[in-house]
This record gives sequence, C-alpha cells and structure tokens, in this order.
Amino acid sequence: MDTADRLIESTRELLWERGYVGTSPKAILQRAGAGQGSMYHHFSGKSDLALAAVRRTVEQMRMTADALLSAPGTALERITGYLRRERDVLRGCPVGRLTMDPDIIASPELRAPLDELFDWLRRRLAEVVAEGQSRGEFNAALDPAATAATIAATLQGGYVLARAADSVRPFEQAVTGVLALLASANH
Amino acid sequence: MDTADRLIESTRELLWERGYVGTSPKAILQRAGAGQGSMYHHFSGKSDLALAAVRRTVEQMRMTADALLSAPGTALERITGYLRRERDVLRGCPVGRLTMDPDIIASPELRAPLDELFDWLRRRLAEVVAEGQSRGEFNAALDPAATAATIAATLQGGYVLARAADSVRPFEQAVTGVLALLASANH
DNA sequence: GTCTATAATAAGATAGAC
DNA sequence: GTCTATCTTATTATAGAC
Repeated sequence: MDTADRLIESTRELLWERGYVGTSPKAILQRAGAGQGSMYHHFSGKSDLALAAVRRTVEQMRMTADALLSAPGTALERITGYLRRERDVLRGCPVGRLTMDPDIIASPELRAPLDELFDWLRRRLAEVVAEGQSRGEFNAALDPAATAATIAATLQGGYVLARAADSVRPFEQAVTGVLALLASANH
Repeated sequence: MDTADRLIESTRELLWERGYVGTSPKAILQRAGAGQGSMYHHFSGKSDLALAAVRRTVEQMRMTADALLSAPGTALERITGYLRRERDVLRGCPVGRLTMDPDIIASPELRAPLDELFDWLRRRLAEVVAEGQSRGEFNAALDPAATAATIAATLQGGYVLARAADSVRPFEQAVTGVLALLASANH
C-alpha cells in the first residue's frame, strides 16, 4: 500500500469515527505515518482527500449491498440477509453518519457520493420488493419505492437509536420489526 | 431572556446546525452577543453549556411527541400525526444528529439525555401500538416493542436519507411506507 | 515524493479589571 | 456579572530543503 493509499485509508477510518468536521489533517497524517508534504503532494487539501476516501467507502458499501441483495433466495430472505448482515452497529454507518456533517452537506461535490449511494440502494431495494410482490411474498398494494425507503431508513435510524442507547438492542428490534411487518403483509 | 438563557438558546441552534464537535465557544458567544466572561461565569465550559442545551431540547421534543401520541384518535391516526407533523426535515433531528458526534457519545453525561429520550419514545410508541392491537387495528402477532423501534428508526433514518438527497422526498416515502405496512398488517 | 519549518487563524480556557 | 487581555494548543496550509 503506497502513501496515497495509506492516507485514504486513514481518512476513511477517521471519517467513520469522528466525521469530517472532527477529523484534522494532523490526525490523518499521524495515523498514516506520513508528513504534511505527502498529503499536499497527492491531494489539494483536506476536502480533496476526504472526497477520495468517501468515494472508496461508497463503492465498497455498494458492492457489499449488491452482493447480498442479488444472492439466491426469496425477496424476504435477501432483504433479511442484507439487514441482518454482520455489522459493527455501534460504530454506525460510515456513509450515513456523514449526512450529519455540515461541511459535507454544504459541499455539492462531497454530498454527491452519498446521494448516489442511497439513491441506488432505494432503487435496488424497490426492485427486490417488486420481485417479492410478483411472487406473492408481499402485498401487491404496497408501493415498492416507499417500502424500499422504509427499509433503508430503518437501517439508518437503527444505528441512531443504538448509538443513543450504547446498545445494539434497538437496532435489532427495529430490523426485527420491519421484517415482521413485511412478512405479515403477504396477501 | 437573560444571558444564561441566550447562551443556551444559541448553543441549541448551533448543536442542531453543526453538532458538538463543529460548534466553538466563540461561535456561541457571537450568536448570543456575549463575551467569554459571561459563559465561564454561568457554565464551567463548553460541555457544561452543551449539557444544558441538550437537556432543554430533549425536554421540548418529549413534550411535542407526547402531545401528538396522546391526542384523540385511533392508534394509526396518532402515529400518523406524529410521523407527519410539520418538520424542517432537511435540518435533521436535533437529538438524533448528536448520536453521530464522537464527543457526545464518549461522554456518559452528554449521552444520557439522548438515551432517555429515545428510550421513552420507544416505550410510548409501543403503548400506542399495543392499544391499536387491542382495538383490532394492527395484527396481534406483532411485537409492540419491535414495531415501535421500527417506527422510531424510520423517522431517524428518513432524516439521513433526506439530507443525503437534499430533498424531503425519501423522508416522506419512508414515512408513507411504514404507515402502509402498519395499515396492511391489520388482521 | 517526502521531510521539517514556518505561519496565520481558531479553539478552549484563565486572569484580572471594572 | 460582564468585559477585554492573555495563554496554550490545534488547525490548515505554504515554503523550501533534501
């Protein structure tokens, strides 16, 4: 892993732990074991480095989600697999947490990757819901787009509740709850 | 409004807009029109002032939510009223956003009010869900606690999706989706 | 490419006048 | 109670040596 890569990886970790506002170039450099010169040689500054880090994180999240949602099985099984996949719940979502960062939201360039990821996720979930409806798994009256937004929101909100409680319990309850609602709507 | 009050109100606004890490004492003082001396006379420092601000915000949120969830009407009507109440969605939840703040989560004292609010909210929602079940509005097989967690998570996650998209649309879809799931599970 | 030195500005808190 | 210095450390970036 070269220096630019180490800088990006350190930034990804720190953005996840402390967000954009809470992450200083100094902290990034210390974690990467690099000096100021390296960072300003490879990137124009903090925001440029953050952009590279965010893009990499978003790309990874998308691959993981797509693999789970495209796996074999019924629609409900695939949604369950996605919602119940192994997560470090109390660390929160590395992309979702950035939506609370004022400097990320104020920058169209930094916000764009988040927008694209969640837009893609909602579309993909809507496809899976629609497949479930055509197989008779879910109530045909449900709006796939709205249901997909609910599933994605349950996940993101589950992280919020879990971090407030310092416990994975509320996250697991929220996931259990939405899966039960989906399953009970199968007519 | 005296100086201590103005400091608390300025802090509440800034915590909502920029979070704890992103809010400096200087910014608070400028917004409140006060000097350093005032702040350190009334509060021991940034975290003490933030604690007062968070407590006030939490108290207000709880009053608002309780009024809506205790209003007349069916369980579904009350949950709908709570989820669809007028909100400045793109500003996010003033309490939920703090769960992404590393310094808030690292401090048991600052995290406690968040924990208490969301714990209370889930319990209150669970009561309303249980009432709905006893009236035949919702499927009696649903777990009230899990369903309540899903409703609260949909709200918090809706903010995340909306801010990523810079649009209230995903929030509204998530709310519509969870209400449709609740209504379709009425057997 | 990477390093250290330097610099201007801000964060967070203290001291002491009034 | 409130104000204006003052202080220490961090932030973000630039300069120039190697």
